[in-house]
Amino acid sequence: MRTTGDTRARIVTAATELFRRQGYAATGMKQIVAEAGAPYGSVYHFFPAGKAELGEEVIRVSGAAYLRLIADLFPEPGPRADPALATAEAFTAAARTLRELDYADPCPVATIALEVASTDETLRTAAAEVFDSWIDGLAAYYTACGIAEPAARDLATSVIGLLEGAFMLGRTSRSTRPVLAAATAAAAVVRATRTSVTGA
Amino acid sequence: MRTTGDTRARIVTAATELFRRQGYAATGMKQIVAEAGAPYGSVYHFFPAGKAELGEEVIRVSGAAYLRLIADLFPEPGPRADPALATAEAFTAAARTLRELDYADPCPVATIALEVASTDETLRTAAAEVFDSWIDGLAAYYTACGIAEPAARDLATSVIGLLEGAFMLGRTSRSTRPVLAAATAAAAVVRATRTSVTGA
DNA sequence: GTCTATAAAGGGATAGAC
DNA sequence: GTCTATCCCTTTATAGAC
Repeated sequence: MRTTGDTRARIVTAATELFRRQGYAATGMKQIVAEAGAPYGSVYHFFPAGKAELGEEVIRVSGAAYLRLIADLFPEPGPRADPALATAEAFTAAARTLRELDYADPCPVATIALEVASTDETLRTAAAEVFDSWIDGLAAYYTACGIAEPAARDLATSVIGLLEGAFMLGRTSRSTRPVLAAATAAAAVVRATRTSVTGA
Repeated sequence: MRTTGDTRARIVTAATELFRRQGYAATGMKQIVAEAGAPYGSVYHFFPAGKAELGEEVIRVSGAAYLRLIADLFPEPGPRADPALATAEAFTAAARTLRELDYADPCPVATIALEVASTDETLRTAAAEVFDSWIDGLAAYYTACGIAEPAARDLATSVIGLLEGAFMLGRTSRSTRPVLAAATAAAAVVRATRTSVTGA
């Protein structure tokens, strides 16, 4: 059993939670190692390039975890699947999560993405690839439901965007209502896209 | 002519632009006064409570400016107004703005809102009131188009959320496509709400 | 590979001359 | 009311003992 892996993982976990709650710039390396219960030097041992390298790791690890979550929420659809209903249910589940987290950021990438979009190309690109992977995953689901490209990808983009925006409004107002309103709206967009593409 | 007002206004303007580009935590007071061409002491003369007081002023001033922008984009509708079309056009205009700003943050409140939502109640509340004012303004427009409350407010909430989320994806990917996809989606939500409420 | 001490820079805030 | 100098603290990052 190597203890090395534990320390590194604890640092990434602590950084993820702090970045979610406080953002990237407001979170210090010392706070991260304190939260992780690790000595200060460890963070530079595992991330020699410093905070930016740790930030990129956080974005990629969280992004992969959320991709798995999307895959769970939108499983391979059967022939009579209702993508609008599945989408609405994912949003109502997200609203529950938001409340359970006491309105801490349910998306670990959103705050960092806005903070660094104009100032750090490496982190911006990492965040862009993560968002893209989510959109790809969701678009594949809609395609499997019979919605052809490129409509499926635009639909997936709008649904992810709507979720991120609803999280922003929900966190700020400390209310689940924006996310619940978005559930209805997202379902309407899915239905409209389906109608216009399949003519059903 | 008082020169006092100029200095204060320049500080607020500089802070607004820096917060948009770099976020709240990453922007220093010294950088703000340098950008404003003001002496360091001025910022504490006009904002004795320091950075948080300045941040609140930025949120409120920007919020009011954007409320006027919404009022311009969604003028008092005539009897044959098409709210879905007007909404889609507002999004395509927003996409143009995003590109013209070279993907700097078109929304001066979004980044700060996410950064402080869980850490500064005063700033969170200010951001919440700003978002609320935008939703109120847009809901009033949809109401004037014949969509009854509370559907109009939920619709306005979803449209604002969709715009904010699309900005996030657009900034991160340095592309207008998420905002253009959101234009189509927003129009679909407006149409669906109208149909379900008015039965038209 | 773990951990501590410290460097070098920049942060917010303040005092006080003018 | 303008402006400068400085305080004190925290930041990121590094050096080097263990």
